[in-house]
Amino acid sequence: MIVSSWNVNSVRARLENIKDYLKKFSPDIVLIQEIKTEDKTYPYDEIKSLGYESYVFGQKSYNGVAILSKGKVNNIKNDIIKDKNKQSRIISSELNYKKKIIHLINVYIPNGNPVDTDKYTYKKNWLDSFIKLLKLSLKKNQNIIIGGDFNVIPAAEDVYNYKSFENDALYRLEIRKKFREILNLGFNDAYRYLYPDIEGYTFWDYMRGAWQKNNGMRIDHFLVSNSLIKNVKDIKINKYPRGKEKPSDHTPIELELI
DNA sequence: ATGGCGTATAACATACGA
Repeated sequence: MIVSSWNVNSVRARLENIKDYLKKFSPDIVLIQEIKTEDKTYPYDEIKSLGYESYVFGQKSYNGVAILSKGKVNNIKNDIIKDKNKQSRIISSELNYKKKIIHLINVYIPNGNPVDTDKYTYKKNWLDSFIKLLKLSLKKNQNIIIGGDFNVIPAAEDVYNYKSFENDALYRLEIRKKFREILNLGFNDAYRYLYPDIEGYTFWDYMRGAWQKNNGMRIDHFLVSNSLIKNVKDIKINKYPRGKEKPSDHTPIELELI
């Protein structure tokens, strides 16, 4: 089974690109972020015509997340975090898989820049709420997979020029420590678990020829709980959509479970 | 230090992203 995660940067602007991806690679589940639209303007039918049900937590203009699934998913929730700013950044589901129930969480963690503003405080608070939520969730069900746009560069080798990001909200030590705190609850950064030394960029800025120069960063992740790590067969960064016309600035990351 | 590009909006300039 393939579970994919992709920050699409507007589901409506990206619809043809998304459809092409679904047809070509046929992932079983896709977690999408930054859909930038409300539930009522989400293209349910277009996605349905390719065999995917959509579970949507939308928001006008900004943010917004959704789960696309070919098979059945249960217990969809979008209220598992108290978000002071009422932004649509998390949606969770349950999935029956090999006699286990997997709690699958899709996140779009705040960017946090600039660091001297409320946006940075919001990111830190959001991460603290998320950590609290995960502690509680683990008590109920150890089998958790979190996928999404974390807006966290975990380490120096995950960005093309780490020196220029030392005071950036994506790479600040304080933020990397919070990411580490999540891992320490009992999660594995699936990409690094399988590929300790291989570059794994998932985002390239639209500006300054970042894609052509490979000035990227690894900010989209799958975190897999210890109880499920043996079920991870592979993880791939699929660069095909980023190279197309009218691309998102992120590209999908695909987790293969056995 | 700035701006480069892309998306959205009761908009035609501004907010946001990373």
